[in-house]
Amino acid sequence: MVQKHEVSESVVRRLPRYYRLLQELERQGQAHTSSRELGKRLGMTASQIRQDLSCFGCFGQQGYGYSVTELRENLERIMGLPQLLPAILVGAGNLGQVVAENVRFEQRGFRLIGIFDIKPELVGNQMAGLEIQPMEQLEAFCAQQKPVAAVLCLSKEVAQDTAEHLVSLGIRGLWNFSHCDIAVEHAKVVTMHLDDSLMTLSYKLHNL
Amino acid sequence: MVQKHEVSESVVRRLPRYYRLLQELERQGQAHTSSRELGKRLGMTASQIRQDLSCFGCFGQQGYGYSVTELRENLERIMGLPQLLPAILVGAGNLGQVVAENVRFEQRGFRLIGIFDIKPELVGNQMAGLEIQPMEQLEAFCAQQKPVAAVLCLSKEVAQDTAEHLVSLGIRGLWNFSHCDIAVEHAKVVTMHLDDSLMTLSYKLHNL
DNA sequence: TAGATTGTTAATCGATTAACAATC
DNA sequence: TAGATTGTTAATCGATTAACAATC
Repeated sequence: MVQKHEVSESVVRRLPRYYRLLQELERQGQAHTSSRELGKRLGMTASQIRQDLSCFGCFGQQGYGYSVTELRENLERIMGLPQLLPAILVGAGNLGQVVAENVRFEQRGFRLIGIFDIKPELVGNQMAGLEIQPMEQLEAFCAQQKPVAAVLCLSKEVAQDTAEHLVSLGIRGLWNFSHCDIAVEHAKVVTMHLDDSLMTLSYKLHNL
Repeated sequence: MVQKHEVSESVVRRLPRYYRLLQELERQGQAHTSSRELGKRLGMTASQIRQDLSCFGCFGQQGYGYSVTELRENLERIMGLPQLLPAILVGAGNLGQVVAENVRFEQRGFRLIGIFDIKPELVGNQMAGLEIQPMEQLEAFCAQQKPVAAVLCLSKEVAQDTAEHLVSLGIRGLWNFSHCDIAVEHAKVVTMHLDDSLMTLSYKLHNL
């Protein structure tokens, strides 16, 4: 079965959690599982897990449950992880460096192929096995290497403009670490809002 | 009006967005606004904004709208930002360093008062104006300084155990950067799931 | 005053949960 | 076979949107 309708954002956000749990079960050598067990481990209903998975196909067997490895592989395929999409990182400051060197891009569906920064003093430095390039080379690089995603580690002042520029160069996905929202046409944006996240923690601590 | 019912997670997650927009309008010198304008700027319905705000009180005037400054101040108060909660950071590696030095804790309701790491070679180094302390001092420090929140920048192997330990020392809020879920009783956890976020971007790029 | 906009109630929509026939 | 568990349909629940009286 192929997706009938658009899969809801709520479902998409749960896929990585399922995937991580399946990986863990697999590491522990468990061969099969059930929606009941998965639900218990994740603190959600078995029903929701079956409902979510059914957006993408039939991966289980009645009376038996799911093969851990098979379901893990299916989730991997559903999220597109086996095909590594070429990505660049823009903004090689402290934050950019940590992201470049600590995120396991190749396990998450991407390959980091270029790093760019506007500061001349950073250009030429090595980072995550790549040489930081000046922004002037961005256009030629994109034309040649055709990256489809970009990690944005910029100040909020330049994030929106840079994002638009990147989209005009063919970028179709933005992973945004800048402290602002970004709105662009013809591209998907996923924002890591550190500030917002911390404020929700503050709210929760004041409203226990 | 005080909160009648528990405010839903969806509403809580939107508060920081409202707050950021109000700050921006204020910086631009705009004196008042309306749910219609806010909705337009944020890509949501005016109705939702009024509904959300009404969880916390009546901040507008019929026929006029909202005072930008007043509403910003109210959101600040609702999220508890004016009262800085003492917080510590555990795990002073690359990630911990970037978080300590780049996050504006004091504008987000917290004051970073201690940094801890298990590695002897990091202990004694300065970070974000604080000296990194050994884990052995954690207990005494908590007893004395009574931090209520902790930023976790640990490997997923030790994150859960450390979290439980911190809660036993009085920590009531965890901002979790470890690459795993954390489940603890008697504390609120807000997790920054970089990996999950990147995988959802992969999914979206494969399902345009 | 007339126009605008609130806060709130009612209607709609979508997501979660429960139930169950199919079947391994 | 009997017990277990799926995938799916139906019921419930909650969140979003629309409508509107109140009123600045």
